[in-house]
Amino acid sequence: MTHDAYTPHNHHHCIDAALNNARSLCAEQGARLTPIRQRVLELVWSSHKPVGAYDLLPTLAAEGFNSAPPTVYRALDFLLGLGLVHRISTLNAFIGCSQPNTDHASCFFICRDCGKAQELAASEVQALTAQVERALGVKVEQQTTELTGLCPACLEQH
Amino acid sequence: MTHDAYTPHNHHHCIDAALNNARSLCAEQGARLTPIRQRVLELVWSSHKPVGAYDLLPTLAAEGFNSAPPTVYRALDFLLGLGLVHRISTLNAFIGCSQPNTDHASCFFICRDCGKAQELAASEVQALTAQVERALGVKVEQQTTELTGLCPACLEQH
DNA sequence: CGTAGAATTGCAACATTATAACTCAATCCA
DNA sequence: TGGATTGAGTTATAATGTTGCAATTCTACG
Repeated sequence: MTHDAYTPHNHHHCIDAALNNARSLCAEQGARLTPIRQRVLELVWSSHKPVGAYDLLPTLAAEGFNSAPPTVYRALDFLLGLGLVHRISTLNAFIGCSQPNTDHASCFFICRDCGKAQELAASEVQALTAQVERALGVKVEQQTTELTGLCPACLEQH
Repeated sequence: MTHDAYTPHNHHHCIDAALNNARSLCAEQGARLTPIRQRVLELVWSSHKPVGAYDLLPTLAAEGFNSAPPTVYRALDFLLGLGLVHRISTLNAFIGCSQPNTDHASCFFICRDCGKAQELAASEVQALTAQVERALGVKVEQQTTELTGLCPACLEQH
């Protein structure tokens, strides 16, 4: 990773990278990145902040897309299925996945002040999974972790 | 911990322990464990499965309590505030806290087959927090972790 | 080509989860 | 006692997410 959500950067690169990821993943899987799906992905990636499904509707409507809830939820479900976005359950919101080719864990740190979220590296969460499997004798299939607190920039301002 | 959610046990002990915890915590904090709050806590503890707020309404109604949504949400908010229950965001549900006197992390393993949830020990999650704080330079204030998979009993049946 | 089957989208209604606003009653405490 | 605070009742509504079905578009195959 060349930067994280809390480091200033040219955000167009993030969007471009996400779209390229999506295109190659869809090609690989024979899935169709239709206009509405691509646009939803772009909108989700328009910031590093989790975005609610209903927040997308006005923009889609203004751009001439159908904007009923099922439309946006179907696009999000499609992107979730490919691992291109994650759902942040504690916020009922969605965010782009920065590591769509690796595991399916959905692990984020979310700044409570600026709202930006940063996906955690796999190495940071695998140890927990392994330890829980050992301690409880269970098989972990899916991991959701949502840490909240203050990011470096917001820490400075306090 | 003498047992976990996946080990057969006399569940009355769990409920009794939860109520005792609640009573002493309320006494300590000068908070009032009113009938409806106590009943909601009992109902949440009636199994080791996360329970939805709306699932509680019929039972409360049958017992003569007011059963409009605000009533149950207020009771749950009270219990959440004292750390006596946790919210499972991925399920929009609530579950009793087995360690109300320690930290405020809300970390669970949830069996996708039988639905029972087991709170994780603090030691199992603190390492992740520490590692994220180091890696990102952030300050973690709150942790939510929801692992899904198969518990020991359900593993055997597959 | 052209058509059958599959995938996608449009659309309307509805389900679920949670909160707001205002009132009245109970409790606390000086 | 009496004023302040907290809790509960009530109604309405907001926010989030889903179902079901018809219409359309795409794709693959003969």
